[in-house]
Amino acid sequence: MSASVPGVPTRTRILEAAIACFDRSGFHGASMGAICAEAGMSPGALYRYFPSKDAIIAAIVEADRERHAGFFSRLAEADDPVEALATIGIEMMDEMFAEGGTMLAVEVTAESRRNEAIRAVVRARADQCRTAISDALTRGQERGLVDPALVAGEAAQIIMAIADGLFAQKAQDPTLTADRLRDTLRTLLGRFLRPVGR
Amino acid sequence: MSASVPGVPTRTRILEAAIACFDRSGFHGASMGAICAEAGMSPGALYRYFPSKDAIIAAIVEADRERHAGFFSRLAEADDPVEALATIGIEMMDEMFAEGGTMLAVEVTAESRRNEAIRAVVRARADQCRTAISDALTRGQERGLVDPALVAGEAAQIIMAIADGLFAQKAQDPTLTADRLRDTLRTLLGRFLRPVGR
DNA sequence: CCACCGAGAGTGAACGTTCATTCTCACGTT
DNA sequence: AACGTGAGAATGAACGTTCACTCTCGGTGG
Repeated sequence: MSASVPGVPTRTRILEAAIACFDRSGFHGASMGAICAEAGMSPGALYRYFPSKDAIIAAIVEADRERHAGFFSRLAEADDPVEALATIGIEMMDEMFAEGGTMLAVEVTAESRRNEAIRAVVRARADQCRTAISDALTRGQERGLVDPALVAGEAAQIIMAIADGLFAQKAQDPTLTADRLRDTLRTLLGRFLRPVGR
Repeated sequence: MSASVPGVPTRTRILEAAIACFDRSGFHGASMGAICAEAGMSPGALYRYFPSKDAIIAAIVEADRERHAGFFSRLAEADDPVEALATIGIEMMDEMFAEGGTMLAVEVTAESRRNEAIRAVVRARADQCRTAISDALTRGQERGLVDPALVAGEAAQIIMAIADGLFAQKAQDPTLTADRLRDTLRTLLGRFLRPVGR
């Protein structure tokens, strides 16, 4: 129950409470009552800041999307896309494995299958990421750092699948740690993307 | 609404109806009423075959687990584990991408975070698959078909992540087809697993 | 200095709906 | 008559949401 801390705006407090509840019970399992209790306020007060439960979910997903986009913005400026991808990927994995970020990835994927608004946000994020990776790979191919035989768009898709897959694995087995996978992941990316002769 | 077909037992009819509803609305979004309507029967009749909604979910997940186990049983008898993994992986992807199998993978992952019974089944399946892949890789290493520098257990984990990730991608973008990914996936596995000198 | 005011944040009981589940009973077969 | 089967209305809990209201202050006229 996060009490009324002066510095934190009410809207943020609600979002944080909602994330905690969704993490515990999922989007549909968490009740507005539980979110209200977690935020330390009554339903009436909460509905002053968000018109509906769906609006809260949408706000959370949107914030998550922006955070993700931040990761990939660095890709455009990197000299070596393979090196940058590995570093960014490992950084993302570390962050997501540490806190409750895992739940969001899994829950959002499931929800995007039926919630129109969320599907739109997810689609936009996916396009954005895939384009960023694909462009970086193409540039890498021009400089001889990436195997020219690869189809950049499809390789990008697979790389995104690996990211999503790691979150799914973590969700299924919370004891999974990032340390054990770091090296193997780096090896995988290097061998997959580099020119075969090396 | 699947009517009463003589050949199909009632229990199976219920499970098929439930899968259709869950595919449409998710485990929590689909109501028992909807499942009854889809199966063409009343609640009273349905509850004669399953004691609860959770029991239906558990039965579906369990059946799915057995289907998965079938895929990996072939791995033990293969001469070349890399070749076998690629073939099995592509076969799995084709099947899952074709029908509504995608939803199950995603929904089950999300549900396993909070449903004790489902978590147990998921954990069992994951262990089973990882061991099968890991053993196959170890045998491949002994025969010089797999890079000896790889840690078999971690490589297996990453391979499973790729599979889960592909389902997540498909869930997020239903227009994604298996054809576009087949070759890239095969390339990825080969380069990841084979000894570097080739 | 103080009584009063208005505005906006917050309250929590109540509402209508939906859900999973149970109950009762009619029907067809033996 | 006795029994297994299924239909469908009934039940009670839980949900998201609303609404009439209270509380808290900073500002204002006297």
